[in-house]
Parts: sequence; C-alpha cells; structure tokens
Amino acid sequence: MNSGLMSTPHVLLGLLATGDKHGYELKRAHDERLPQARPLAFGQVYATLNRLQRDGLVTVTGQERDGGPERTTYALTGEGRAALDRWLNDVEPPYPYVASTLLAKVAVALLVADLDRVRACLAAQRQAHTARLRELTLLKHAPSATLDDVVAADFAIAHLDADLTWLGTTLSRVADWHREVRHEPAPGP
Amino acid sequence: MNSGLMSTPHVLLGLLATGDKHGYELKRAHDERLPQARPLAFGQVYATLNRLQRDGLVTVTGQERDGGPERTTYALTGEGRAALDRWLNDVEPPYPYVASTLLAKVAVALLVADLDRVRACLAAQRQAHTARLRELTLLKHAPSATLDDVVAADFAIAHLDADLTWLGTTLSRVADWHREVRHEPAPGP
DNA sequence: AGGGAGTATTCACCGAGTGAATAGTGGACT
DNA sequence: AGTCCACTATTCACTCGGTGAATACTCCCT
Repeated sequence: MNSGLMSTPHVLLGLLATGDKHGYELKRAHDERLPQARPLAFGQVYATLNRLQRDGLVTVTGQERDGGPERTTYALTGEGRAALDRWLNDVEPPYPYVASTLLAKVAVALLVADLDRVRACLAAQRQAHTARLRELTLLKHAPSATLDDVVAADFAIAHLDADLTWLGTTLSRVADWHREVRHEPAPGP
Repeated sequence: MNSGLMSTPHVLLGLLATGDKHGYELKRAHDERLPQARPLAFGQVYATLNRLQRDGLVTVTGQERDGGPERTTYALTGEGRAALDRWLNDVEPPYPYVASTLLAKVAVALLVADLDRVRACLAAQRQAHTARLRELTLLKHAPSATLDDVVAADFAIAHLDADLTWLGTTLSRVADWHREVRHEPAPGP
C-alpha cells in the first residue's frame, strides 16, 4: 500500500477547520481524532505549520502566554479553506504504480534466491499476515471499540485480506514466474 | 498509503547481487525488472549508492572510461549480501497503523463536511476505483502481458478490491459514524 | 559542421520524519 | 522550603527520500 502522496498538511488544515489551534493542540487533536493513523511527531506539526503559513493557507491569530509557555495560535485562511475543499472533492487517484514493500521483496527474492527460498518467504509472510488478521478481528469486536476503531480496523482487514489473496495466487504461480525471470524453458509434458 | 517503509536501498542491493553494475546500469536494471514499481530517478540511485557505500554494503570495484563518460562500478560486499539476506528472510511487518490517504481523507471529511458531502466523496472514490479496476483487468488479460505484469496487476487489483469493499461498508455506516464524531444522539426508534 | 540521442554523473533543493534540547508552570512528596 | 516530575509548548539539528536541471562526453545521422 503506501501511497507516496502525503496527506499530513491537509489533515492539519482539516483539524484547523474545526477551530483555531496552536501546534500542541493540533497534535493532540490529531492523536484523538486519528489514533489509527501513523504517529505524528510534534516537530512535524510545527514544520508543516510553517510551510502552510508560508503558502498562505494558515495565519497566526495570536501569541499569548496564559500561565505556561508562549504559544502561537493559527487559523485557516480563505485560501486554506479552499485548498481543503479541493482536496476533499478531488478523488484520490488509485495508484498507477504499485508501491509495496511486499511486492518489491518478492520480486527481488525471485532475482537472487532459489525457488524454495522464495516459497519460504511467501509462506512466512502469509503466516504473519494471518496472525495480524486475527488480532485485528479481535480488536474490531472488542466491546470498547468505537466506530472509529471499527472503520479503521475494517480498512486494515480488507488490505490484509488483499495481501493474503495475492500471496496465495502468487505462491501457486511462483514456479512459473521463477522460470520466466530466469529465462529457463518450461518443463516438458 | 505511501509506504512508509522504504525498500529502495534493498532493491538496489538485490540488483547488484546479480552482478556488479554502475549507477546507470542499476537504474536500467530497475526499470527492466521492476517496471511496475514507483519510478526511480537517476539522482536517487547515486544518492542511495553513496549511502550504501558509506555503510559498507557496497564497494567501488573500478573507475573506467570505455568510449564514453567516466563510470564507477559498484559491487556488493559480504556485509551487503548479509543485509540483503536479512531483509529477504525477515517478514514485512503488517502495518500496525493505517497509512492511507483514502482513510485520512474520509476521516477529515467527516470532521469538516456534512453527511451528504461525505457520501458524495465516498461515492466518487468508488467510481474512480471501479474504473481503474476495469483498466487493470484489461491489462492483465492482454496478450502482451508477462507473468511480471500479471503478478503486479493481481496485487493492484486485490488492493483496489479491498478499497472498494471498505468503501461499500463505510458508505453503509457513514450516517452512524458521522453522528458519533459529532457526538449527536442516535435518532429515536 | 551541427544537432540530437544515448551514456553517466552531479548538484541544489525541498518535504517528510526523528530525537533531543529547551523552557516555563504546577503539583506531589520529603 | 527544596526538589523532582509531569505537562505544556516550541525549536533545532540532522537524515532520508525524491525531483529537476545541469554537465559532459560520445556516436551517429544529415
């Protein structure tokens, strides 16, 4: 999976759309609203905020210190709101290329390892994915799960399933594939 | 999605394992063996090669000029081979978090847009994915398709399918989800 | 001779991401 | 009272991934 396209700036714009915030609040809002997302470091928030400001998508609305360290509050600008709306309206282009470590690894294995090792690699991967699938299913059906959790778990489950399906069909084709890559002839009948 | 985990260095090690190469050859080998992968720029190859050399995974085996510009040939070191084998043997951890632009966008839409717009967003996305799915199916069954193409297409198809499944179930849950995010009570019976 | 295609590499630059450092405030504990 | 800790809030230095343009040399075609 892994899209190469980064969404962090737009996510921050989205969080700012729910009210002015400073960096720390933004990071907390992110952790609260998108706990299933890749962890976001504080440094990243401030860096992104600076770029957004440079590009006119957010502005500083105040520098207060209210019993604590100085803090800078940011607000969405008109341009920022427009950029957010554009992002939301545009469909995410389904990748024209496959950016997956899994596929890359198997393709490389085919180049440098023998058939049995490729098979072992695929089988090991399948086992790990199956285990993770079980974990996610438990997590999804836990009584404490919110809809947020369920939706995120469903997403992960669907893609894990996709990997497993692919691992299965690839395992059944790996001998032919190996031959093709090595330019060896098919075995006689 | 965007892979967070980068495989480029290991892929280069893998290509080098099939024989010593210089940067340009490496880039061509990549394009030939992994055409379905995200495009790799020349600059990236040389930069990565420098890091691999710094880390002792590859060495320079020669600087020749043979009717053409000077070129530097690299070879895998023992350490490099070991790193490659380690990478191939380790299973790719199925992501503990969901790194998907699609999921992030829908989650943000839920925060800042009304229910109808979220629905429209999901529906539009579904249409785009369906169209891409048709394209890939054609591509896979084209007479010119090699096993490389078929395997890569299968991977993409499986994940597109996963997205479509998720879009479907999410569409059916979006009203409840919207309510939960907005902390509104469920409608009476 | 001149121009274009192919070979081979370098450079300057940006965004993403990490970890540590800094700095102030309030509360808990001794 | 002093001290340590946790929390709030931001900055810094640095690495990696990735892009586009620039450079430079050779060969071939016209």
